[in-house]
Amino acid sequence: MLQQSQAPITRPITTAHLATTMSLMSLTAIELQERIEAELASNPALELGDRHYCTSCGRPQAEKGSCPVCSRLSTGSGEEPIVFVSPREDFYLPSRQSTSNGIPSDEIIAETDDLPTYVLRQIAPELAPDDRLLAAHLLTSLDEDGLLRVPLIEFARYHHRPTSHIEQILRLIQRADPVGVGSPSPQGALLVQLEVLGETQSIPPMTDQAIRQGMDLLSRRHFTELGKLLGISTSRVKQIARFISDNLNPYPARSHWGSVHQGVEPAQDVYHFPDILISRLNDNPDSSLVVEVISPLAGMLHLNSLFRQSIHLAPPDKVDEWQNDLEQASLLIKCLQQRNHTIVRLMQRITAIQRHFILHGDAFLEPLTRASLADELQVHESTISRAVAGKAVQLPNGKIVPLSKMFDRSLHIRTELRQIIAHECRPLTDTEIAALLKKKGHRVARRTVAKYRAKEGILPAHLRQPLQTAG
DNA sequence: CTATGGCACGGATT
DNA sequence: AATCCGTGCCATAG
Repeated sequence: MLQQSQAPITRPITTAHLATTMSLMSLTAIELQERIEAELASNPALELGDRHYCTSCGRPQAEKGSCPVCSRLSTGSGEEPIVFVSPREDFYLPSRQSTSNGIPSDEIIAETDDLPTYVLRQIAPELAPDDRLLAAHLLTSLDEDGLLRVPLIEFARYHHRPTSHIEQILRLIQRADPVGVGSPSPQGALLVQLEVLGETQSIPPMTDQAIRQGMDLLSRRHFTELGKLLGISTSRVKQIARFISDNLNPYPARSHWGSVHQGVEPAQDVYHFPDILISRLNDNPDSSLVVEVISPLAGMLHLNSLFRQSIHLAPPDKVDEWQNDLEQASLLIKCLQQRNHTIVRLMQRITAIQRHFILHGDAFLEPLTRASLADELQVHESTISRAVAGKAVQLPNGKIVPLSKMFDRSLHIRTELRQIIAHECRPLTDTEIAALLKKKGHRVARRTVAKYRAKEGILPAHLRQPLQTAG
């Protein structure tokens, strides 16, 4: 309501308008940047203006005027989140690392102890300064398991380097201390570890093939089937599985693989660069949340006024084309604004509703559906779907999670489940867990408990506290 | 016999 | 219209 009257954006919606907005809506920050750059390259009516900076904090801004963060510094508390479009492009790097010469030398790195810096310290000597920045980029994109689930092509595009170059660096990373870090999947991590291990000790035959061809069977412990696939006996397979769980770790960032883990396909939860950053304005418990909707080049796009003025000078056969370029350009700008505006409104609601989740973690996730938000915001459900799909948000604690996590219907139950199992004295069966959950007010079937366990990577009861191991 | 995973169906969600 | 998720039934492993 507010926004409709104040926004210069609302005008009779044409089908082109609608189509463009829709297509922009589903793009991630990086895709958006590519899209805009392509348009800039092909459309002379579009012009890239100067970037605006906040005069007090220096933060790049989408609009001239006082920075939304600075202007709230004094009053920055309460439930109301500060949501705005931010054109910053250094979002993928911890701010400390962005010096002009790439990654600063070891003194600075040595300060912290997190995984990225730990690995970087090991491999930095072997890298050219430029490559250190790239390596840092790769390392900061690891997920919590130490896997790199971002397609390499994204880095290649971003740094304008061939993928082979990225692979070369990645290879160094993978062979550094938590061996296998930076692999694209648990499977990849195992293979790297196997390779490194093989250089110093002997490994059971067929282990490599078992991992390559039968990873999912392996993780589901379907040893008989796997044996058939590989043409070896079940006991051999068990031997291999034993070797793997003793010596290898599919999640390099975790210390040991206590859980033989989710049978789900790898492809689904790909981590992207964050499209949205959420941080706290200050350290007060009731601090406002600062939400930056990343939109590359926001506020820098204009219609090229020279082009516009000279349209009447166009050669007769080009008039239509030039006119078209102008319309195209103005359409893009308007739709971009509309897209960002919608996402801002969306995030405003989401961060208000999920404030506790954002600050305090999974257990505090509120049940939330896209449909209800669509209703509140007076937009089509599909708009919300598109706006949420494929995007990632960086939480105040630095974790990057898919935006769709905010809509997870079962997460809070799954965290309950994890707690129950963490506190159990004796392995509880699924049926018992279901009963416990019911007491806590979560009505779920026994079968569903099993699914949740799988999703959380928790072993079945009889394998959790094994009194003895077979084999 | 019990606990669990696979498969498949139906309802909800996107 | 397509997809995801919870659930019931049945086969299988221990």
